[in-house]
Amino acid sequence: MPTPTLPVADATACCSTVTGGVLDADEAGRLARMFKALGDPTRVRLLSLIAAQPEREACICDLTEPVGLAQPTVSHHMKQLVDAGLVVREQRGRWAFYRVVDETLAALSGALEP
Amino acid sequence: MPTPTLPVADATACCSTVTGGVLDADEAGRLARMFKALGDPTRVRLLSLIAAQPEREACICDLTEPVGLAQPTVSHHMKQLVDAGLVVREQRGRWAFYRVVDETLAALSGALEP
DNA sequence: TCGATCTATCGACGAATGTCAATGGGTGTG
DNA sequence: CACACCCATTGACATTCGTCGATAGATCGA
Repeated sequence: MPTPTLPVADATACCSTVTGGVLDADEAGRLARMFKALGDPTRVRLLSLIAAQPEREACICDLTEPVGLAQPTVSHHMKQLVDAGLVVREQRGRWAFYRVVDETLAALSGALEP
Repeated sequence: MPTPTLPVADATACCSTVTGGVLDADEAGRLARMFKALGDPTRVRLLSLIAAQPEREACICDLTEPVGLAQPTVSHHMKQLVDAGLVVREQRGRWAFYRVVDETLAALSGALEP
């Protein structure tokens, strides 16, 4: 079977379920790192804002006003989401577009299923 | 009894998905509080340890040695999990037994499904 | 009643986090 | 080229967090 090459942070390959046996420190750490990125109301909001955009992508300028925070703060939060593998960043001209990584969400969702 | 911090309101009642429309501050806050409880490797590990016990429940004394932390620290983490609604506590004699709340996990899992 | 056991709380500490104003680095436009 | 625009980085600050030792509270057994 062909194994497609995937990003390092790929979540589809990393996660057993939380309730499906004792997790070793590595797996617990990977999961916790992703959940931590979701552990801030602003970042949860940002995710939902991006997903709700017409093309399911958004630039920083689309997000600053809705969350009511300064531009550097939004940029900082987006970096957290990127590092966690929850969104990807693509530079297009002057704008940085962000898209939700559905595979990561699905993997986290699966890790929580009993 | 003073009940220091309110548990997160019934997780089964917060049904919006993260990608299913813009979340208002309240919903984002509720979700973030629960995800934050999962945002620490030790707590993820604790959850999996409890779920892996023979009766799917554990006391602090069962958990201290596996995670390699001091008893007050484990107790502190368990409080976080209880406050987030991820775990329930039941006092039986000298022991405090903790059980994973499958409904909360299922609700969070559902909130992440695309 | 006394002592042992299990757990929660307190006080303290360094580390991490969320936020902003100011600044710097690219990118397109005049 | 010079300027406006979008974004990331830096430095600073107050707050929260994770951890521990010491201690207090509750429960059971002798």
